[in-house]
Amino acid sequence: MNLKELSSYLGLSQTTVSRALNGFPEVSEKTRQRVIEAAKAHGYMPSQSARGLATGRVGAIGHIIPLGKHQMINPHFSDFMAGVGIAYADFGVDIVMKICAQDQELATYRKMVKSNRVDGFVLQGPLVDDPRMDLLQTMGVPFVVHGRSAGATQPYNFLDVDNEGAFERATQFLIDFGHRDIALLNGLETMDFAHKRRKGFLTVLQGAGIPVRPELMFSQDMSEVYGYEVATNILALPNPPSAMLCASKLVALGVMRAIADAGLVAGKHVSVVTFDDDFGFLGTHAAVPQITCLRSSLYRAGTRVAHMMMAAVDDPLGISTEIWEPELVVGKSTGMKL
Amino acid sequence: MNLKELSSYLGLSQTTVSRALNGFPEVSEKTRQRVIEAAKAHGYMPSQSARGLATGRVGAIGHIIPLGKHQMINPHFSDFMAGVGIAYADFGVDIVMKICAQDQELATYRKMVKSNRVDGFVLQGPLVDDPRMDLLQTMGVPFVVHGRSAGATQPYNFLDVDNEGAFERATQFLIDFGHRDIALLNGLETMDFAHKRRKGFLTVLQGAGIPVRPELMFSQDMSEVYGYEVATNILALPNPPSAMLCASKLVALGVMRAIADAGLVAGKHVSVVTFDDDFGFLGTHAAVPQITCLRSSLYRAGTRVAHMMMAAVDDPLGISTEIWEPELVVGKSTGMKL
DNA sequence: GAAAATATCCAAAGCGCTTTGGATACTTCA
DNA sequence: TGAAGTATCCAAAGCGCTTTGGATATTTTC
Repeated sequence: MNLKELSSYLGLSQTTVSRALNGFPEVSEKTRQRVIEAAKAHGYMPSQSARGLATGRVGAIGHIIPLGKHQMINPHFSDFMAGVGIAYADFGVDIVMKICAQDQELATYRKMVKSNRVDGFVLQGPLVDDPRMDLLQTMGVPFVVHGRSAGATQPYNFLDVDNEGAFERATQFLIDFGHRDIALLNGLETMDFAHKRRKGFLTVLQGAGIPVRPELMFSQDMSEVYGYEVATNILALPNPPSAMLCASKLVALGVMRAIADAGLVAGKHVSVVTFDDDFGFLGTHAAVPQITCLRSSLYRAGTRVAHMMMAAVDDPLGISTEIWEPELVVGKSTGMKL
Repeated sequence: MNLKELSSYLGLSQTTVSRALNGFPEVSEKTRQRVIEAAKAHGYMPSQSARGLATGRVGAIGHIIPLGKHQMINPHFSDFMAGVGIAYADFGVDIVMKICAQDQELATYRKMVKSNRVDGFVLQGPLVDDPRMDLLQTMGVPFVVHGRSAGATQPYNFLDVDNEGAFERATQFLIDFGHRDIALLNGLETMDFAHKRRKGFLTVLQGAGIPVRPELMFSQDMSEVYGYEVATNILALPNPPSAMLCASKLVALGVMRAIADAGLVAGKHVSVVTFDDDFGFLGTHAAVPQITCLRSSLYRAGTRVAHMMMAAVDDPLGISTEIWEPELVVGKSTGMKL
């Protein structure tokens, strides 16, 4: 059933039916109801291709996910995507997800814009200097960044958590417990968030007059094994850290495993604080969390970003930015230095 | 730059340019080259909406992900999606991902079909009786199932692993080590894969004349915490199991944590075997795996399903099915019963 | 060398929608 | 009561592509 058939069935013009369904005022309420009912009864839905061609808006947002050598999708995406997706549904918009090799990323953006696949993009995992933003800005395509990019020259839409402030607080929290030898298991510091976390960490250390120990600072892709291996190694040092600050729950889980393997107890022999994106899939969101963490919901971030995206499509000139403060949740993994 | 502009720039008709770019033979090789170069130079890409409208093929495959009360995307999806996405790229096709509330699932399929958003669907996580398959079959939309559905009445495209056989082997493997009290930490048994795994488990137990202990059989959403809690409980039983069979690496990780917490050693006091979808994100793919597992790559399954999907779109009548045998990888988590 | 076949190109229709620019009937107001 | 406004609807153009059904030039065949 298409518009033509529906309108001839109703004895109306296509114009009127289209307007009735799209809520234009030039249609009497009586006909509108008649049209809506007939549409529902016959299961009529406008062809998105046709509508896209006519309006220039295709009702889809692009999410491009580059795959590195590990060929995997970062699990931090999952919960975020869930939030985004649910929010899009309210707007009748859907996600066009494109997975590509890392070196094809910019080309993929270009292609999707040129072929008119999407009305805008959501950028995830921004780097300190991120070429995607320049590209999209020169192409004049609306986008919203989840995160921030320190190197950006022009204003742009973003939603970020206060990574720097969060790690300042976490570091201070550990110092207040008497810790001075604190390890940092950071994410890749080409990523803006990791860059900012390191900055926050160092600021507080220096403010407290604590010498920085570079051999306790790590920067890698965040995984459980990364946490396990690093923690195992540094616990075996002659002068091991008494506290560890992790960039992700995944890393922290590895750290906890290493601590247990070493016959130690977290919160007693070693304190652990982590940034927790609060993803659901580990099922770790307990009432009293095991691990002391800075917590911010990726799901909620997703829904918010989706709304910002819709606004950006409607008004490509308006810029909106938001910074969320993560919550510090004290768990059982932190305690006074022995 | 659109077709009209490009062709008038070249002094050719739209017909010729379109044919040149789409590889039709009615164009001289000389003009074809000229056209291709000009297209590249001007960054011309055909509008997908227009092409979709003209051809009826929109170059997109739908992946609908229902969100349960936990509001999360199953992490088992991630690696599979990565494989699918990379394979689609070769066909110039992309994923339209729709996230919806669980009770909206069928309606979402219907809408996407009616509005002509996609050329087909990939179904994940099929149930024993899955209404999606009936729906799509009556609507005449091509689809490929990752997994199988025991209750299906008509033939359909699928790629599955041999869940029943795999759990038969795993169970036998444990029995050969002298274990008789084996716990099953299964996934939700409304899911076809879990149903089949339970079946395999029971077949071998009964074949070996080992009485089934229902208090050692569990069926839940697979998460780390599920594994931890169940293992903690059953290890405290007066007559605890000497072996555990898990449906997912996530569950197994929880089990391992519980074993460690109980002061026991996996592979010595308790044996653990798990189904391992070999997802990259945990970084657990070590040369010598910690945990004995039945392994099958979700990523490779994804690429294969993508190819089957493309074939299904090209030939909606041809049916293809594939069943993969997972590999049994012996790790350090299994040993003779003490 | 004329007829038939082939190679190469083009004009125009059509995909299903939105939207512009009226047309028609019905009210309202002085 | 006639003019002006308002409510309601419609015909047709246009979005950018593919594809049908020729047209024209170039070879091939007899």
